[in-house]
Amino acid sequence: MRGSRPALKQGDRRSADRLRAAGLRPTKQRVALANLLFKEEDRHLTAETLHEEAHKAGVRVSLATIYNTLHQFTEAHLLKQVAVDAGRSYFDTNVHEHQHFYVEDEGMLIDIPGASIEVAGVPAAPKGMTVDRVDVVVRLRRN
Amino acid sequence: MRGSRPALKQGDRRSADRLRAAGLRPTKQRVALANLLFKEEDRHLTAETLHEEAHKAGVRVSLATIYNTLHQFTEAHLLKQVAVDAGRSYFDTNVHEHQHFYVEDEGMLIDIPGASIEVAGVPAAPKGMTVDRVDVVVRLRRN
DNA sequence: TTTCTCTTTAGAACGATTCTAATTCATTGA
DNA sequence: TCAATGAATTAGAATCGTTCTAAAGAGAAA
Repeated sequence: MRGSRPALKQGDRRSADRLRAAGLRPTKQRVALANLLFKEEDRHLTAETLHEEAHKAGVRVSLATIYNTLHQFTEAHLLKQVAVDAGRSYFDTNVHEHQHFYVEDEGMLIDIPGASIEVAGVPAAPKGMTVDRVDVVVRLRRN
Repeated sequence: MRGSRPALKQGDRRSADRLRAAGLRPTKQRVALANLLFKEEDRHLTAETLHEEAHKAGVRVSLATIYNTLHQFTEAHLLKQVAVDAGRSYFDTNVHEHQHFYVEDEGMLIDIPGASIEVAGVPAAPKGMTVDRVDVVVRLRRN
């Protein structure tokens, strides 16, 4: 055997490339978190759920790093932050234009495909301001 | 003089009536807070700003009561809760259908009149769910 | 390697909110 | 008018999500 360094897994390489392309150093933690975050498309996570997921996957990351990473990924446009609930932040792995259903009682977010919703009649932004984005949240309750 | 009880001010009477109509006991604190909240139309407040405002007005109310009152008023449809920022809750005295501009950096909410914005193409709610409301937030940044 | 800088970390600190248990108040009926 | 009763208020502790701090660790380049 040629030393005990574990072989890089394919996912790791892809995540590392993605991070480098985004201008982020592919550290062990960031790669591991990227693997988890982007293993499927269109995921909605909070810091807490990601932390748990990492723990279950045997990845040891501090909560501080979870927060740092979520924010760095958001700045790098690998994630999008969604504000639906005063109390906790959701992060969405789908960075394309789209909107959400939100089930308040369960804290569950569901994607609405980008093309479906059309918002008309948005007034011009007040003087000195620019529209950053238009968020639509369709709030649901269970029958 | 007929005793030292202070005369009811007109605003107090109107607030008390409004509270009774909403099924809430018109206590001293609730009347005082209603006076502040509804002295003008279309206000956006957080627990903290209302607490300060009460303090400045010489009304002594605990923060716990501020929170209780805001939630009770919201349940009674005297207020509407607006979720634009994970971190703090805004309460809107305009309970009619309308949407908001939100200036992230300043934490400032601005009403968009109810009639201006039109949202089309909202998909049917998933099975077993009902649409509660559709919130549109136009996020602004200063140039 | 060594060096330099960036990253990660544990734990403290923080801000918003909720909880708790004791006190005070509003309402009702005698 | 008063006492009784249930509701509302309160201070302060507790909790929750998040950010900060300062120290230790790790990646990159020479």
